[in-house]
Amino acid sequence: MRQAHADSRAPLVLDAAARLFCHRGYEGTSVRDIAGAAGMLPGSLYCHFDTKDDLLVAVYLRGVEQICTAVEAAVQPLADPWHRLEAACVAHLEAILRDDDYARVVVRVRPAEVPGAARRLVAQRDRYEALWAALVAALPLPRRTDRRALRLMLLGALNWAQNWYRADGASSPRVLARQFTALLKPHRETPTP
Amino acid sequence: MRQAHADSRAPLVLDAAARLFCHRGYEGTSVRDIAGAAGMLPGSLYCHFDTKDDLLVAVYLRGVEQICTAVEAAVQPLADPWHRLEAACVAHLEAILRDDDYARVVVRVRPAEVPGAARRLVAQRDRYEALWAALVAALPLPRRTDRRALRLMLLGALNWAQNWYRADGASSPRVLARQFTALLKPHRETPTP
Amino acid sequence: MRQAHADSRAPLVLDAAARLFCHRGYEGTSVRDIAGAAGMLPGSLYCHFDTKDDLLVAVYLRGVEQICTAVEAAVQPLADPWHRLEAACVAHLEAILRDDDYARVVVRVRPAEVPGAARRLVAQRDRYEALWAALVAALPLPRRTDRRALRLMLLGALNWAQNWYRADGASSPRVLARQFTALLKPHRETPTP
Amino acid sequence: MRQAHADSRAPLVLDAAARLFCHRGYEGTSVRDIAGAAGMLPGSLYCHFDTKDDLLVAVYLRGVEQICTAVEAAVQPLADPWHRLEAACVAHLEAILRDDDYARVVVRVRPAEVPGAARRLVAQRDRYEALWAALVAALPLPRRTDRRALRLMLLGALNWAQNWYRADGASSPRVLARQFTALLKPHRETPTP
DNA sequence: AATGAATGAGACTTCATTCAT
DNA sequence: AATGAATGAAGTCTCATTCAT
Repeated sequence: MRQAHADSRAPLVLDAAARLFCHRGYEGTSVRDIAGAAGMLPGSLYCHFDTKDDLLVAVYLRGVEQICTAVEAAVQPLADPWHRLEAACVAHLEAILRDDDYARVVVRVRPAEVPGAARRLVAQRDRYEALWAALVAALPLPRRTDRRALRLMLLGALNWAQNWYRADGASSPRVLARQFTALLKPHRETPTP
Repeated sequence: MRQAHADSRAPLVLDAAARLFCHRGYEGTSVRDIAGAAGMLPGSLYCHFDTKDDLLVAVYLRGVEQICTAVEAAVQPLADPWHRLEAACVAHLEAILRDDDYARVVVRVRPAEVPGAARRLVAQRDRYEALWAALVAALPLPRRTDRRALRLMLLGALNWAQNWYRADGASSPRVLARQFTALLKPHRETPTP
Repeated sequence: MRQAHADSRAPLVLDAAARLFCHRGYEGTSVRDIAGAAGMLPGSLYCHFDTKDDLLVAVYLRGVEQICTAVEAAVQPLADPWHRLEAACVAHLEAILRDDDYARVVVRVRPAEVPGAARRLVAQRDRYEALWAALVAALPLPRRTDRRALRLMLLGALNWAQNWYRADGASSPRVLARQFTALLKPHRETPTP
Repeated sequence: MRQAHADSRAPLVLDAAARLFCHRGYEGTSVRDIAGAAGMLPGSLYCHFDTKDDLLVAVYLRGVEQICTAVEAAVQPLADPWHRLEAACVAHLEAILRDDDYARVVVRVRPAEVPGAARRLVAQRDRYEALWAALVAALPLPRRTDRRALRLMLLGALNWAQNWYRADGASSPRVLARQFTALLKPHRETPTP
């Protein structure tokens, strides 16, 4: 017995879009490309999505969902705030550097690049950043440390890694996360002149 | 005696390209747009540049030159390594956030986005990063601190600021630079539990 | 005993098509639009009509029927040929300007615009014009008046009203009909120089 | 010596557009069709016109100009108001039925059909109607004749002729004009019952 | 009777680039 | 150095229609 319509090819389209947006960017990917990768004709895409913009929003939405889930799962079993922060960095980096085309799109595609979708993309992104604000708020830090600056610095550093990271390089996401969080800890060893 | 071609409009074209690449990105800017902004017709651009890629390379090259100059000038009068690092951050942020369309292009346009120019762009970018490697090498840091990670973290955080910085916001480039470098200093005050 | 298919949604489709053809024209209306307005999906239309052309023919057919009925009903109680003509004009104008989406389509859509249906549309239209030929034939007119010219002139003037008539304007269909027929009567008052 | 750029093919494009708009309507004519008829590729049209709408406006504008010129030239040598009206009808009919693709477009294409150009088209059309208002104003007519109704009736009848006129038919534009104006004259012979 | 997905053609328009003038 | 016209490919999207379910 066949499953009725459970074999929709919409997820296939979404996967293809995520893969291409992630590798070539939004403007560098044509609707033709996506359709081709999903094994359909360009016009057929529009059975599933009204617009190329909407397709991006759908990818982005799922990207944010997945990266949120990954970070929350990584953090949940841990109690120490610095351990939690480091675990979040590991999860974030693994998602945006290796595992997950959807998550990679979230970091790769600038909302401003897609005027028709910018508002929706930013709303998603904000949702994710709230999660980091909470992680940073829990850190024991010297008085007057600017926690917002710390969050922006760390997330910026992590996201920018997409621009230079090579899978074959020395440092894995795990190592990188440890290095970055270590650099932010207040208690570091005294330098030797 | 006048220079030959002193009235060339090539610089005009370059300025227009820098402004547009910086505001709309490479793919978001058409040759028509650039020509229009420079007061010419599209075909006329090709008197000065062979391809759109070459135009980008020229902008990028000058962008790297200008940001190098700005950073070196900011650093030169100072002796203390941390002061020098902070001054470099100020100069970098001012260039890529406010002053300089050319420098902003260097951060905004991903080399991989322009296959025909990627190699040349990366070569320029590497030239600039060497400058930062020297600044970081001079810092007094605890043994076993990974200086490459520090450099990547700091530069990533600075560059990513282009994605969230608003000129009307609370923190100026100067404040931001101080905050970021402070967060990386080993000797910070003990947190209060 | 109920009619079979008493709950058919075909009339709904026809109404939707009439409304849209009348407001946006034949080429300006898509099968999707009609289906949407009838609360179905595009494919479902084809349960009731073989092609878009056929749908137009059905609308057109009913439009001619309704306008014929309206004109005949208006004329029937009257005996005087000029009164009958004026009553016919009122009925015609009310149908094509206000009341009746079906009738409006008859005037709005040019047969030549729809090659696959042109022959059938013209046949319907001719049926209606015969009615007017009879009305004009009954008029007491000077010898050698060209009655065909009179019919073409009057019907043309009436139909063209669709292009300029606004419901909120000064002249109602009733007033307009009186004015147009008055202008055609031979016995008019002598002008004052 | 060759003429510099005097051999632009823009007029060719305009002619092709006028011919096709006139025969197939605005929506029934594709940019491809026009380009093909002008011996170019579709994209090349955009050297001369920004949009399909603009192309229509250009055709329409020239159509109104030509029909104005034709009517004014026909009327100018005559003094008697009824003779002038009849001559205007002849000129109008000849333009919209036979001679002039541009003028035919003015009658054939409904402004409302082309939202992006509607305002401009109506403005042109109004310009032409003012000319007829003047012709009608000069007629010696019975008191209380509604001159606006007369103008609308006559012009409507003339324009609608496009829907039924066949060149091979009995009545030429000249004959038709005589018949229509005669039907509107107040002094007609008494009918014989 | 209706659905939802898909088709294949074709819509308007923009693009980087070329070239005779 | 600059123009203006043209190219040819490609862009996103809409269309009427089909068909298995």
